[in-house]
Amino acid sequence: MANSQTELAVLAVLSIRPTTGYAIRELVHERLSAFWSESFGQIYPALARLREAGLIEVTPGERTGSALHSLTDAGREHLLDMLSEPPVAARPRNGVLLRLFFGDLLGPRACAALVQAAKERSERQLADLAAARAEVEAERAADPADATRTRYWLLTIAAGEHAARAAIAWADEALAELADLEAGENR
Amino acid sequence: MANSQTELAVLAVLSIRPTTGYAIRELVHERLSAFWSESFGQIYPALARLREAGLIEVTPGERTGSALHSLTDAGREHLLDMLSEPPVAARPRNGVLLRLFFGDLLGPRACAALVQAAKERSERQLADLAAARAEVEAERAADPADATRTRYWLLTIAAGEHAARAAIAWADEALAELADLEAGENR
DNA sequence: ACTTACATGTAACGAGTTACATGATTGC
DNA sequence: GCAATCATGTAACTCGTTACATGTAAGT
Repeated sequence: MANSQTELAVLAVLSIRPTTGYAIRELVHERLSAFWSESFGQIYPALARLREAGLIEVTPGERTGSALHSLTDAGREHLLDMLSEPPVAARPRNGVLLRLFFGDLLGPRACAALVQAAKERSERQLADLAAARAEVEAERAADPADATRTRYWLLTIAAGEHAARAAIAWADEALAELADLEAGENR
Repeated sequence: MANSQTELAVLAVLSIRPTTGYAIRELVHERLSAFWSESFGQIYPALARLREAGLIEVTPGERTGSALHSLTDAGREHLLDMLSEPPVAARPRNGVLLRLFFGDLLGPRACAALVQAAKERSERQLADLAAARAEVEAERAADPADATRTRYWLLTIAAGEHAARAAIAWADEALAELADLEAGENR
């Protein structure tokens, strides 16, 4: 118990500061969405299990009555243990590439539309990451005590940027090749 | 029914040529592993459902008695319908980036080890893709009738190569930054 | 007063993995 | 004859999503 990926993520978020379940999901959505996701349906049961296991404790918030979850000493230790375990590889499932592999069934036009849509998603991703980068840098300027933490955050943003730029470069190549395939068909 | 991602993949593989469940999994492992995965526990139930729905039919193999699954007309049509639906986005879950985001908990040395390991995985991936590329090109030379199909296959290989190279470039940047963080700690 | 955001939970379902059980075929 | 590979399937389990149900707090 207290072993899942969700529990790892929840403990990690609580290491920043005690918060509500709702705010955990907020942070995951706003800061980690490029490489992580959680739903309420996972977070609340995870919080219950973690509390059960003595890894977190709950105190009612000062002004609001909402439940603030914070790490216990055991929780902090368990978090370090989990972080030290090798990351579990996500099972790959890329619907765009699956369709492209069987591309002669759909034909070059439909494939080009898929690739174009993927390219646009990556461009949006890149813009989002630029905004996130600006936010994090502003935060660093505002609170220099967080400087170390924000350097790690920027590493994850850079990873997203590299990936998005690669996806865009590939998409351009693929669109050229697909145009060529279509020209060949109509010859 | 006959709606899952697995069923799509199974139908798509059967569009190449009729085969056994075992061989479907082989092909997914050898050709699609960079962007797709299936397990026996999914494939056989999926085949049963597809047969039930009249989308595939089973004939005993000529020499071996093993079950050869082939698309029916309805199956071919359903496959085209499924391919035309927008791809479902995979939920992101990158354990390396999660650990890096909370990198000050692990410290720069442990983070560097994670990044280094990720880099090596990408390098292996790149080598595998180069091998796959050679194989596909050999196949194209051997059977020119497959030329169109292999061009689509090469598109998916190129996608993997772009992604892997981006991951390696990022890893090098990240390792430099982590070395700097470590130097800062020991100052 | 009303709407929007904050907040907590549960239940039903779907998807996928792993481990197990079983047996045929083929190469040595 | 024996090992490895090919082949098929099931059952238990884990993980995660979605939809639902419910209520509070804050802004306008």
